[in-house]
Amino acid sequence: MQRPSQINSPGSRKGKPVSRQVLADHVYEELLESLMDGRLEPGATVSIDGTARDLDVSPTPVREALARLEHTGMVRRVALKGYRVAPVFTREDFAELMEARLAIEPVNARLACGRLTPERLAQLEQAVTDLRTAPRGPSFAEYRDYLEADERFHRLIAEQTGNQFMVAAYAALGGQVQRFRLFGGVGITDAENAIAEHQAVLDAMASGDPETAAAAMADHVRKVRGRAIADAPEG
Amino acid sequence: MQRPSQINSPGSRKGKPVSRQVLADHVYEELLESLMDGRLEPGATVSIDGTARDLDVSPTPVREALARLEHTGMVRRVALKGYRVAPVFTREDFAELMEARLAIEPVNARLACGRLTPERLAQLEQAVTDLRTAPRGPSFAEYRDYLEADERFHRLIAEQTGNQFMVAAYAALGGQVQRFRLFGGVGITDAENAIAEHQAVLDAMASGDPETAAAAMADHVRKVRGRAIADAPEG
DNA sequence: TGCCTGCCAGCCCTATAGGATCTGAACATG
DNA sequence: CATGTTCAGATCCTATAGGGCTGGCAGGCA
Repeated sequence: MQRPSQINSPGSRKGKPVSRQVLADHVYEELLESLMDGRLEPGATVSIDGTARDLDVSPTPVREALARLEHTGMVRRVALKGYRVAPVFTREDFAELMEARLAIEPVNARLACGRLTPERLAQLEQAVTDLRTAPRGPSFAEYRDYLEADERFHRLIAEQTGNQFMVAAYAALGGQVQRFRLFGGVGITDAENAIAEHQAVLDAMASGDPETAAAAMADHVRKVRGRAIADAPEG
Repeated sequence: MQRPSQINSPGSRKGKPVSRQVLADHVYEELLESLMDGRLEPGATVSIDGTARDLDVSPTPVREALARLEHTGMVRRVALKGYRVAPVFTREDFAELMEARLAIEPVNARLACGRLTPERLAQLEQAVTDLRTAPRGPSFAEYRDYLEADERFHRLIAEQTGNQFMVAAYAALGGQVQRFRLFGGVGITDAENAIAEHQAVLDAMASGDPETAAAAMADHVRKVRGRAIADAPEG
């Protein structure tokens, strides 16, 4: 999840020149929010020229932003036909994602366990604290901080392995993690349980036993899967 | 690794209009070959305008091709500074890659084991056959078929899991797998052993026991690691 | 000799224009 | 009424031009 170094207030009027930064970053954020909130329905085409007109920029930065979004799986590109919003997660997609997380994240926890520095530990604790304090509303703008803290916790563990490829493998999943929140329209409903599980993972890693840390992470992922399936309205 | 549906002969002279396809695909292939052969040294800057002049196209398709290459890890982008060729593999990078493969590929073999169809089995056998017959020269053009068959074998197993995220996780590594061949300038020196190990993995999967298949895959990855470290000229 | 300053070429980034292609509807014809 | 054709609009794709910034180099000064 790449973010620009600075975001100026949304809702700004047209013609107002955006801050001196790469416009593609701005377009990326704008499209991401539209996708997360469901304003862009699955299957709808995302016109390059049309988006450029809406955001009052030229097609060039829109093209670059869409090229990045394609690698998150949120949009798909067909040559000479344009971009379309990818279909929503099904129950099967979600099960596959959890299966993959079960294969990768406990390994990350185990590898990271032996490399815990006080600095890194503090960052993990900060992430859990942010989880507790983040607002939880129905729109992406309201729960994005929560999601960001959640994602940051798991990514920090991946980075703590010191293995760039485990980070890359996790990132291949992480971009998709955000999407499943949408697949039933439910917001953040499992915050209390999830926070406790994150704390348990953190405690296990701090204790220094790799196997316990791996088990705690596996337990967390399984419980997330269980709760999400219970919450989902239908297939 | 996305490829255009058709590739016309490389080495074509300037001015020759490329086939009716998206130019970005062509630029992507051209840059990939330059990277794999080492014509673009690690750390060198890849100028957008300069590349456009060399290939006789405008900067726009070059920009899109580089955006795709960035996600393979071969080039890195710094905002407002341009693209640079990613640094070459060190011995530590290689160890990390093998550690990650050990975490992911045995799981793939286990998951794929229960879903073997005769058609898929035939594709795997074909990959091993191609490994035996592929030429093995020092330049990328000569050993690319060997590498392609190797990569195809492992990718087929990942796809056979039926889990799109395990495929994505493997792809996060797979794009890098090819590069490590470059890190000492050594060509294909372990073909006979590697072919036998691939055959062992295939046999284990055909027998239907998931744990045996996972063990065979883990054994293969470990032995690849051992041979490569023995071959490497230095750190 | 060493250091600072102004100039200049190159590059990234964005905007704009034009050609090529696809889609969809109106229209003519059997 | 069904079907093939034409035409207009939208869209993608590429090329070209210009603004703003960075980095190197020559020349002047202590």
